[in-house]
Amino acid sequence: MYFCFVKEKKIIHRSDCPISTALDIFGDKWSLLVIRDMMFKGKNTYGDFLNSEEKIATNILAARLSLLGCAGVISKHKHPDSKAKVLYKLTEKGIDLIPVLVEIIEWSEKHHKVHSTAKEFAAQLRKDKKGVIRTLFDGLKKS
Amino acid sequence: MYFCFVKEKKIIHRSDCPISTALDIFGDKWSLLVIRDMMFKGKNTYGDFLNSEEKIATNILAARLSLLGCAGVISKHKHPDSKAKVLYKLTEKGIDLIPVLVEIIEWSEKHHKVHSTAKEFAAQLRKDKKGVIRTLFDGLKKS
DNA sequence: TTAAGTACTTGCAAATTGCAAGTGTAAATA
DNA sequence: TATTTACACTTGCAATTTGCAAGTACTTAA
Repeated sequence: MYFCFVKEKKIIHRSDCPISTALDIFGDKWSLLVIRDMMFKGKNTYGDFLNSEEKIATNILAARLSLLGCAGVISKHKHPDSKAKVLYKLTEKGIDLIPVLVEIIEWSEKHHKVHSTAKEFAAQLRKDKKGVIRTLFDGLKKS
Repeated sequence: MYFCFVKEKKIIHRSDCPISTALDIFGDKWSLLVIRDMMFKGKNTYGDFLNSEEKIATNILAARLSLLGCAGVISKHKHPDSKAKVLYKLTEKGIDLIPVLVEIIEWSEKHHKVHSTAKEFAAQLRKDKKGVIRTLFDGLKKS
């Protein structure tokens, strides 16, 4: 059971290039952080996303959730705990972004200073990337 | 032989999360398109990038080239053909973005309408992703 | 010597972002 | 039952960024 995103913000695609099309959806400083929170941290409410380390503004978060919803990357659901809460979930299209996020993590870990959790995750990836990705897929699909 | 980017635009990292750090570098609608042009289309001058399908503005292009240079993703060189031209190249850090771009292409091809070249590329990936990536790496490293 | 090519910079209007403060509904508490 | 708190937003406004048009400076071709 899910309900639709009301503000049908038309996503303009600048060309039929796959990279350009992808950037038209998540080409900004915040969208992939929301997806990261859902994918790796089990976050799934507006309040969860607001509390992330990078401190997204409330209006920007609302705009990004709306756009990601229109793009079919996330969906809105009733929260089992409370009517006041909204549950956001990654759709299959959103779950399919796992390999993209994983490669970004690997690249960034190689070339920047990152927190220890990321270093450990990257070490896991070097051992068994396919396994790690499969586990992530399975965990998100069943939820 | 390469020369440095003058405008030392400090790149602010919002956290030590690898995703966030990466987005601080290329989290916008244009940077990855420039990298795409260098990676897949053999483009390497300011004019080349300007002529891309998505029509980036001249000032935005200059700003992005400068930022990518400061981040160590690209480098500036003397052009062999003309003193009027500047040759941009991907650094090793930039070349290492191949898997990220490849995964974005694969995701976008699966979920959107894209041009036929992208569809063919995605078909190649399904056959032999490792081989395709290795070929890309080799092609960029030797140039 | 003049015109065209190349890589930018500058000025300004329009759009987007970021902060602070609200709003409306639901749940918890006194 | 009344009141406060939690939650998911929206609104207003200043500051920043974008996008377009025009200009600048150096190089090359005619």
